Amino acid sequence: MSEQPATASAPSHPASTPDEFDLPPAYDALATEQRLYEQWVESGSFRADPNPDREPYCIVLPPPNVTGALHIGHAFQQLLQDIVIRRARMQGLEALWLPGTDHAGIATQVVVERELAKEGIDRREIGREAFVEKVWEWKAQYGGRIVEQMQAMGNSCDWSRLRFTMDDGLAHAVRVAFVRLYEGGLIYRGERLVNWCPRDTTSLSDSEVNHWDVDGELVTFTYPFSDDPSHGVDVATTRVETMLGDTGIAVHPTDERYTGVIGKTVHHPFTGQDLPIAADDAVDPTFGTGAVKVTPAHDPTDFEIGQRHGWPLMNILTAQARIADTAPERFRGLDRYEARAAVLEALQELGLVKNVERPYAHPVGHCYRCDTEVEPWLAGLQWFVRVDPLKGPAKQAALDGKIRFWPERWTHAYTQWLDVLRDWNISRQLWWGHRIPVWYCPDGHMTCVVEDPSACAECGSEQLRQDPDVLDTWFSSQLWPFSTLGWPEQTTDLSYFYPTTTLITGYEILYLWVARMIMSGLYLTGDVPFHNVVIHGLVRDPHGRKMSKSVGNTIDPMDVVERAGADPLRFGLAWQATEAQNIPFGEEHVDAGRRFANKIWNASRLVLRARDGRTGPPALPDRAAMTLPERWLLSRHEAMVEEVDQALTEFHFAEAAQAIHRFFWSEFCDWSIEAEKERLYGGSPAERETAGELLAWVLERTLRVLHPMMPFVTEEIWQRFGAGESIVTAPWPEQRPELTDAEAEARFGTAQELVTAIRRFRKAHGLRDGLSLSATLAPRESDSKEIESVRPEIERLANLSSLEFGESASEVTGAARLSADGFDVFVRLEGVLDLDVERERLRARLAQVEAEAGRHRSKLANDAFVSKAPEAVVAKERVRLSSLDEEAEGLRSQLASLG
RNA sequence: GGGCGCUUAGCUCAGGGGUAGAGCGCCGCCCUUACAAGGCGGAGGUCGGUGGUUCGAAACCACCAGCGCCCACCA
Repeated sequence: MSEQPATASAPSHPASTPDEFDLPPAYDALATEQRLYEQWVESGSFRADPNPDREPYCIVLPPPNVTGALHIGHAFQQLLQDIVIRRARMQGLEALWLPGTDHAGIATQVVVERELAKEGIDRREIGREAFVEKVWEWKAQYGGRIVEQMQAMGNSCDWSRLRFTMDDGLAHAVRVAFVRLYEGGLIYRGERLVNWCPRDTTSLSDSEVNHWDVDGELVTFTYPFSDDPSHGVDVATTRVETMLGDTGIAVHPTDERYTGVIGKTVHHPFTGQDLPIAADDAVDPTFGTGAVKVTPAHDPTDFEIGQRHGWPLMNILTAQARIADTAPERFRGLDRYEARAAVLEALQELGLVKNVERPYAHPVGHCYRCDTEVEPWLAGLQWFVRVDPLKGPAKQAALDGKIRFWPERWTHAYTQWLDVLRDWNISRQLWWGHRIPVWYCPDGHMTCVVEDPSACAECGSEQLRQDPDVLDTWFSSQLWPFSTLGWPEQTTDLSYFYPTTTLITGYEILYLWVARMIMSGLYLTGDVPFHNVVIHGLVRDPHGRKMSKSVGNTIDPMDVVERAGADPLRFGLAWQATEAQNIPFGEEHVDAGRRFANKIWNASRLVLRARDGRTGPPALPDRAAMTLPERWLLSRHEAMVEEVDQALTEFHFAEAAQAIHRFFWSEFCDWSIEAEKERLYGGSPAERETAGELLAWVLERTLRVLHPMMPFVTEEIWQRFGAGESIVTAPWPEQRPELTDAEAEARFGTAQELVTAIRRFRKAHGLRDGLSLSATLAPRESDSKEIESVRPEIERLANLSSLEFGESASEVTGAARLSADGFDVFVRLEGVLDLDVERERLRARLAQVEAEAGRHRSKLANDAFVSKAPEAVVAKERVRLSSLDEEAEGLRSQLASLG
């Protein structure tokens, strides 16, 4: 119970109100959330353990980078996971949400390097060991922050299972995985061009390179023939500096322009070497001049062409992308962009440049961590994963439905990506990460083993040196769903929770991470790592722009939690969680969430008070004791529960959030509670009890349906029902189809229309809401007795002093006539009305009705429609038309009587 | 160069063969005993364009345009 004192402005309630229900009139999220979270953790509500009596439901958290703070995108992704896991828990499943963090190789190393640089420290000076030590210190300092943030948002992780990708157990899993893949022939070492980031001085996998268009230049220049310098072959390039490493010229074999020159050589103006001209299919004769300069050491296509023709690799760049000593002296030491200009100038001096097209937009690869232009580079021997044997099963798992993507369209993106996937470079020339478990002896033998070896496996030499490289971060991440559960050991956790049930993540790491988990999972564990993959969009600012610090449109989830609370943030996010690629999010959504939490709080105050001190699970009253509006409420409630249940099963979070919001605000609060006040405040004791218990029953179940999205406010209120210890482990509401009541929905629907018509009339005439009117109701087609059962509610909601039932319009004179849903309502004028206003109202309505009737009339005049449309549709049109015609007639006579 | 997504109210987006929806914003009136973080009422869309299928299209199909994303070794 909150100790909060009532605010001074709060109205005090009658003395009969029991103290425990005298809740403050505003919900205070900040005073509530932390206390409840501590309760949950203390009671072990989020713990999960293998339990043969229950089915498991397991989600592993996509581990955030250990040294980064969580942003709104994390909050969003984690919310979706929390909604799923909380619902599963309520459904009685053994629900495990396993949290953890990632060491994030490059990202973390770069951050720590930058921090050390501020202190004037270069990692190369302090050495590998000391540097890694520093990174661990960093991890210790900032790693805990993620946990705090996640807890503040209410995430129901099993914190006893927190993992880190460099934990001992996970490090062991990485080694076992490497060794098994190596022994299976799926990991090999080779020298080939790799993506190289000259800034981070490491290689990158293809997935870690982002391509975008750069304004560059296209230089066309001439290589003179060796035997006839007055003629030559023109070639085009966007990177003219690479000509320093050219070792050949290629043309297409069928290109008639060049058939005569194949086999000849051209003269390199700076190296003085003769470069052969050869025919190769890789050349596109329609591009540029149709002749290509071939730089095998600096271009992947050229590398292959060079291989085919036995041309040498001439590496002219250093690791920092400066011109190396292999190049002519005059260019050495220049960085690649300086060299580009210098080479162009030198060529121009020789009169060899034919054309410079500038700007010339062309795609260039960039490092996904630092945006530096990536260089195709020979980085020595590198380790690769052979993907061909892994692709097939990984693709099949998706096609078979063993793994389902939500939304389904991602299945195609996934399989298409697999189709063109090439071998995965897993070596990184970094210090922070899992060392490659391979050792070399002086004779060059390789020893690849799980435990550090003391001697070479081949020759027994004890002079072993471990491979200096570390593994791609994603190599350890790909093991996450099973390494966190104890793999490679066959633990009870692993056999119980694996394969995990659902993975929820963003599309930006579908290939980087998701696809690789599937490939490695199938190979190493023999099973899929998860059955469902939910791919969500990226959180953007309210106008769809990417959130970035420089634009200043970022939202820090912690700021929101500290200011408004976690529930408002959660609901605001859930409301937007559609299948769209972008999720626009701004303060207004938090506000909406805050207002909703407050609305729930206040409606609950009323309902708890209406229970009049009764506690325990609310009892559903006998159907016989219920009024028609009460049956309507149950029917609408049931529809909402079914809709939410279905939506969440299909991971349609926004739909679920909106269904609850609509039901709660409009149907429960605006209609039902307002209608029930009639019985609550004016009924007999039995009526009061029925009404109170009914509202409580509906509210209590609604809280349970809402709990996964707004855990705090629902718990805070739910505990006051005395229906159990905690809503966290309360059962998910079962469906009760017998509560569906078409008749009640139809009748109360009519009542709603009547009420709205009367309210509208009142507003149109500028009458005060507080002014009671008296009215007579006359049916046009229906039997008025059917609606008579809703009379008290209509009177209350429309503020009528009396509502009489008349047989026909002719009985009523001197009254304004309103029409709604087959009824006419005659509101007594009693001289208070402005006749001009009334005439205006009638004319406007008449025009509307006639226009609408006209549409229906022409539709019914269409023989094709009448004969081909389903009968029910035609009948509906007829009913609608006759009703409109009657209303129009009534309006006309009304106008006539007013003059 | 392939593939995918989007285009509906002022803004951000749901929906989906048979009377156009929500939140926010806007305009009125109302501090009515759960809530002014509220209530009641209202204004505001030829559902991107063109053709087609159909009795009927905003929805299904084709093409087009604009925007966005992913994949891709055309120098």
